Amino acid sequence: MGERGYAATGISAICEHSGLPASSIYWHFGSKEGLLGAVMERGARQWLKSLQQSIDAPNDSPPLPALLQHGFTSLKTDPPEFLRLLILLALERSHDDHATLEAVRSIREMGRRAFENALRQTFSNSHPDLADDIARKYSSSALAFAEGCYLAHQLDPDNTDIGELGRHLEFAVLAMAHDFVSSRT
Amino acid sequence: MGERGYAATGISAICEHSGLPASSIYWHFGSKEGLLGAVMERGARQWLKSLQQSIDAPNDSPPLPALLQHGFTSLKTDPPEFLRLLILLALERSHDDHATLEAVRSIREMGRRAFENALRQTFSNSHPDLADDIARKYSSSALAFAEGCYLAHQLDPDNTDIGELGRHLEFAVLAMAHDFVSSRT
Amino acid sequence: MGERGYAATGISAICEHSGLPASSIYWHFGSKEGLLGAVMERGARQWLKSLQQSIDAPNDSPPLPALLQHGFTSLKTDPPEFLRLLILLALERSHDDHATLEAVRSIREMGRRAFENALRQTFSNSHPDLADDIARKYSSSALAFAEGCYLAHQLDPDNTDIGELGRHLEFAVLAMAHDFVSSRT
Amino acid sequence: MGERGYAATGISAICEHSGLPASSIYWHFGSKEGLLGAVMERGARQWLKSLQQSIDAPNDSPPLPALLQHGFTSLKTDPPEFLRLLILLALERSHDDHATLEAVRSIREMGRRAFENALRQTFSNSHPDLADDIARKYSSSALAFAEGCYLAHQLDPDNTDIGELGRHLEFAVLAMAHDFVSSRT
DNA sequence: CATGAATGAGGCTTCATTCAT
DNA sequence: AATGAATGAAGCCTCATTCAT
Repeated sequence: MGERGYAATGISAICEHSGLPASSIYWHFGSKEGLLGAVMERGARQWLKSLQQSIDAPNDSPPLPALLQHGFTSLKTDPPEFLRLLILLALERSHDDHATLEAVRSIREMGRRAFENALRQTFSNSHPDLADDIARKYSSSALAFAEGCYLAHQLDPDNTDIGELGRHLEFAVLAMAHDFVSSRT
Repeated sequence: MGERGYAATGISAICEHSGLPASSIYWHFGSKEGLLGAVMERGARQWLKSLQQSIDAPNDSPPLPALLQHGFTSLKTDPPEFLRLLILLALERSHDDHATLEAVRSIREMGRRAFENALRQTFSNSHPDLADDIARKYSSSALAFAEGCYLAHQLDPDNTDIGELGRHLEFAVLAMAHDFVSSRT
Repeated sequence: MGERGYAATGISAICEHSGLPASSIYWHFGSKEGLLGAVMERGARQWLKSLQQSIDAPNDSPPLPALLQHGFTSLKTDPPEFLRLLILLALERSHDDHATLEAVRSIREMGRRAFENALRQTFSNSHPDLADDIARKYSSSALAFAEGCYLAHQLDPDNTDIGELGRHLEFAVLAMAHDFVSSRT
Repeated sequence: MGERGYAATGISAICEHSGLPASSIYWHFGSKEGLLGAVMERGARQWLKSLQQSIDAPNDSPPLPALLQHGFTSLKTDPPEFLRLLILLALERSHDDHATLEAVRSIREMGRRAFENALRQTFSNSHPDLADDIARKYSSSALAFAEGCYLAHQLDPDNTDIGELGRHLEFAVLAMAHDFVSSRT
């Protein structure tokens, strides 16, 4: 489903890949949507866990570069198929899929908060009074830009230099934050 | 197709919306993929043309803000359904076809070139010797960030301030460019 | 139609081969069946004419060998696609195709008469009183055997020695005739 | 399929005759061609088996007459629809498939071998040294003639005396064989 | 006489799902 | 917990045919 989209992935294809007959899949998951839900839940749990681990890990580098480096590196080593599926589902508006949209929103919010924390920590020492404002103000844009980098990597992997995108993203976010600092000083 | 994805959009649904019988659609487009190709080409041509026109038009604002303003405004007034389709197709990896991927690549290249031109014009007066380098170096990132803004708008329209994203994007790109200028001076 | 059968030959295929649009074909022949009728009529006329010519031609060899030689040679040099179509149509019992069955019957009758004449001429000198009986008695079997040779040639051209089949057929028919003569003498 | 030809026989027609829904047929046979293959194989196996049984059965008449008698009788009592299908398929040259042609060839080879065996047994006592040569030399022609008889019966049942054709065929084959014996003695 | 466009009916096949075992 | 068999609905597409130009 992560490779072809929900509609284009037939139960029979899943059977061929898993070796199980369709009836077994239905015994386990109840329906095609049930299977999707299970896959999504497992994918989300795994991905978020790995993300949290790497964030919690003791880290020498500054928070924002650390976050970006981890995120962008994982795109190459352990591509989160789950993310692809999530975006696909959100874009495939089956116009009645409240649950999926809610999941997308909450996961994006987690991502945004990761940027928020990274930004706050980055400026908590140098500008303790502005750190909160900076974090709140630019986290959404940072997330959006990061998603753009991910998307570019998906759309045209051969012509996308994901490393440079990451460096540009880091510089851009910090530049915006510094500009904010200047404007308030 | 732009709303539900390629696979999930049946010919019969298209017939109901268009009022034409399926056989007429097949006479015109040959196949479901043919229809997709035609839709993509027309959508891309129209959107890019309108974008170009608004940039070429006698304009008070500088090129990059003009490009961003028009692009991001059109997301609200005349949402380019074809863009969503483009992303969906690229993520739906049923591409034994290869033609679709090629279309995606060429359309993205057009978008990148729009940013390249805007950047070059922006710096052609102040730094004629660096304008080309700037345009080449940052156009890809600018495109990627812009796609991220679009994606954010698609994934969670209610919590996405597209106007602010645009302003941040403009600032970010210019900041990177100015940094490049400083490093070369 | 002679290659694929009536049902398997679409109007569109005929259009591609002829370069004409379907509507032109309908202007000329009225319907798919009309086209079939025209093709059959022309094919029958041509094939029968060529057969008649070769029979009428002054001929040194005895009548039966001459008939067989001409018929079997034409299978290789000028394969009567028309015959294929005729047999196909007769076997494809569209269960309401009186005209086709009638055509088959009349053409087979012509073939049988060719054998009848050849046999009569063969024995008209040596056994003038029995020639008619021989001709009448064995012409049907001769035709059936000959059709079998044709069919074998169609079913498995590579493993079918059409020349030998012809020689065997000639011998077989003459052997039956001679046996008949013996039994009456 | 045996009545109308492969292309003219729709899956829906088969459904009506069998009472099964189309999807069940596809579960069993995979495709229309798969169904064809199964039908052909079963038809051929049954018919040839019954033929072989009646030949192997303790039999008063000599082998060749037994073969012919049983074969030609079965044309009337238990008409082998699969034979008509076989011929139709061979004449319908849609054979990019190649598998069908191979089936045709192997089934004809079985038939030829039946004649070969019958001929060998017929002459194994009287001319043990020539029986093999005779069997090899005339089996193909015997098969071809027999097919012609079958075809004649199909094309024009009313005017075809299948019994007489069988007697003539038997005499013809034996006459050729005896001629061969004479020439070698 | 030619042609581009159109169309309802039906083509073969796959879909997601169920059920008895 | 597994599986072979079954099925109505729907999938994409081609059919033979018509008609205005």
